[in-house]
Amino acid sequence: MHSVAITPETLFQALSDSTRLRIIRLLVMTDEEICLCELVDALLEPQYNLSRHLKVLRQAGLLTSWKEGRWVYHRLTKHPDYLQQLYTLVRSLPDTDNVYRTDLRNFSHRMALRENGRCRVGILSNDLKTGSE
Amino acid sequence: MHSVAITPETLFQALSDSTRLRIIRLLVMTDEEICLCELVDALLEPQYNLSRHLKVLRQAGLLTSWKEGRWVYHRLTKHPDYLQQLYTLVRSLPDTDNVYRTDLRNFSHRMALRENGRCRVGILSNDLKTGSE
DNA sequence: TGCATAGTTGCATTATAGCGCAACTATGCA
DNA sequence: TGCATAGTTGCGCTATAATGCAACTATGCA
Repeated sequence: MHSVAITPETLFQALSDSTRLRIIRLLVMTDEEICLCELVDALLEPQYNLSRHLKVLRQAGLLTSWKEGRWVYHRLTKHPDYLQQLYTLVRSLPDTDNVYRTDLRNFSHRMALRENGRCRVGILSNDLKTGSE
Repeated sequence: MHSVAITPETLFQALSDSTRLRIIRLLVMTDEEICLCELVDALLEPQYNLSRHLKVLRQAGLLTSWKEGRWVYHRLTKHPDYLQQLYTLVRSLPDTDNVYRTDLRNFSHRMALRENGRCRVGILSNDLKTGSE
């Protein structure tokens, strides 16, 4: 009962993109499960773009995802064990231009809209929805 | 007195290649300073290829390099501090198909040829030297 | 002083990655 | 039952990265 072996290169590859690193950083700092629409309002990146980045992270073994009604939640995986050391590293990365801090603030505002700890509203940033051009 | 800021993405990008990860793993495990010709005999990869990978790692801030006569030595940088956590992570990565173990064994044999702790012989694997085709 | 060798790098080729667009699926609610 | 919306994905374009080849520099030694 274990997933397919993922090479360490794939792991680092997944983190070599700034958007994906922002996602992981947010998840590490909050220790939350987050759905896509909340992520859109936190990072202010297009929905389809984040959707694809989430897929890359999932395939690298960093994320677990599951569907609840219309919403798909994502959280960090806990195994294998060395991932804990990765998360420790991500946590201690510098936030030179305050991007991570801004993401976290936006996310906090979004989280305030949850009901009983669950997402109940869609994407607030209209211009970042998939069909918006 | 600090180097130019290197983004975390660049760091992970540097580790997203299997050959470069083998280099870093070897340096982490041995805590040694290694010159290119020794690395060629350890990883059994072409000299020009490793030379370029070393450059990528250097530009990502992971390596310090210096010249001694004909030889150029490389070792891991110690700062910024979060690099220590990165090295801890690299150390705990699994060695699924024993590639790292083989590299380490080959390197041990090469190290036995040093005199007074310094490299004195060139590349032993003739077919991996730059002009060998 | 010339040669062997440790190391670097430009060039061309190929493979891969990111992204915008738009079409698609799926789910809840009026 | 139909519509709005959360989310996914194929297509095409562009940018970047890995690599082999070969020419190049630099250093020590006969």
